Amino acid sequence: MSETTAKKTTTTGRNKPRGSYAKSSSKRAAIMEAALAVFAKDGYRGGSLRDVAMNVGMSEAGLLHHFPSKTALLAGVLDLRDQRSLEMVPLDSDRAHDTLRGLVALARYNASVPGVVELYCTLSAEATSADHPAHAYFVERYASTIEKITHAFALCAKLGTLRGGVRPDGAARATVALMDGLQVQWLLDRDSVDMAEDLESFLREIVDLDAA
Amino acid sequence: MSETTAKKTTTTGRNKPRGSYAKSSSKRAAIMEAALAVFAKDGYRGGSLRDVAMNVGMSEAGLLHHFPSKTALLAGVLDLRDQRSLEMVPLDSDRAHDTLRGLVALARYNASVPGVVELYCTLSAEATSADHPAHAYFVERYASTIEKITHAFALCAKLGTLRGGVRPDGAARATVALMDGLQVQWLLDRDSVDMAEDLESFLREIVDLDAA
DNA sequence: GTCTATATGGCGATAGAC
DNA sequence: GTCTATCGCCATATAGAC
Repeated sequence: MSETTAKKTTTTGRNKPRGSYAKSSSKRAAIMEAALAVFAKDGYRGGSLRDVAMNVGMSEAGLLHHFPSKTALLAGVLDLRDQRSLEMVPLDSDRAHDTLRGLVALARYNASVPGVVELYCTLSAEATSADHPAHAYFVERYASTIEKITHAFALCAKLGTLRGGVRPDGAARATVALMDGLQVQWLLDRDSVDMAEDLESFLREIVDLDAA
Repeated sequence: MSETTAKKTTTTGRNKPRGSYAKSSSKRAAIMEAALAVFAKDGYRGGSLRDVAMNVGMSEAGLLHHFPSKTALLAGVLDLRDQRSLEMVPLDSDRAHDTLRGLVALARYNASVPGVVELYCTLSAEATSADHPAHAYFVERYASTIEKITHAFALCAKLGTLRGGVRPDGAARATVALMDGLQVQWLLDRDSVDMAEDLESFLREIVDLDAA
């Protein structure tokens, strides 16, 4: 999925000796930003390269110089979004309560970037089709996310902060499902839904969030 | 499930004389069935009338004789699905526990009709865009569904079967969100998710399902 | 690196014969 | 009621000039 072969091109991108990738990285970023907005609004299948190109002030052919195909552009956008959200939630932390609180923080942050929420909402739905370009990406992503949150709940159980009778894996699936479902409701009517609040209420029903 | 029995349908108000309409109703049903499958797989924007026509064994022009536009076809499909699911869940019952148990039954039933689940999942996501033909439909549908489930939880509170500290409206939003989110996970990996079981576990955490 | 021009094909919808 | 034929538009992608 990733096209960044070099390890340290993300921030500076100046020290890349060969290849013209570093020089164009700012354009690439601008394109991905525009693509995110377009795919968020119309979905991947519904969104057009024409729209993306217009939003970033280029021709379609110019755009396709940076990303050889629409699918490659989608991969870039998903990578971009992953980089950012992984910075927000310490999914691999061994401090389980930090992980869960991170999810609430993510929900709160998401309410400030509706475009990203729309992108994931629309894309995860249309990618349920087995022949969608991002199908494998989402299958893998959900499996790994749920696995990590299951681990967090299991740690809570060890600490004695998980409510009795609650199974870690079921709780993890429910947590992710709740976040996803609340996003749809929030997108449809932003005034009557507070994603972070509803998520926190749910978590507090099954775990002592303030402990540890 | 012929439509000749209905005198006045809400969205498609056809007042045609009985003769020709009754004869074509079976074709209409076949078209909607095929459209449901196509829209479920590729979404409304991604799915094509060409595909629908081919699936039902007609030309595009022949199809457009029954539904004058793609949007009209979408409305027909949504009507069809609503008719069926309203028969499953007694949303307006004053026996709150029947309503909640009905939701679990619906989740169980949904696992047997993946096409319908895909349709709603994909469609509700892409309809979050304000200019989508089904946007108003989904806004209204979510509001009314959540209102009714809120009512059910409020009844539980009166009966004393709702867990202390749980707010009916938050519980209703969470219930609907959970059902939606579980559908995405189930579509992505059907073997590792049991929608009905996870929903029931959630409900049992906040309400005494077996009472009354 | 970006452009114009174009190839190639799918889309929704219409017109009119039968 | 269903068809063939066609229109006009938009899509992704390529070729080659600058």
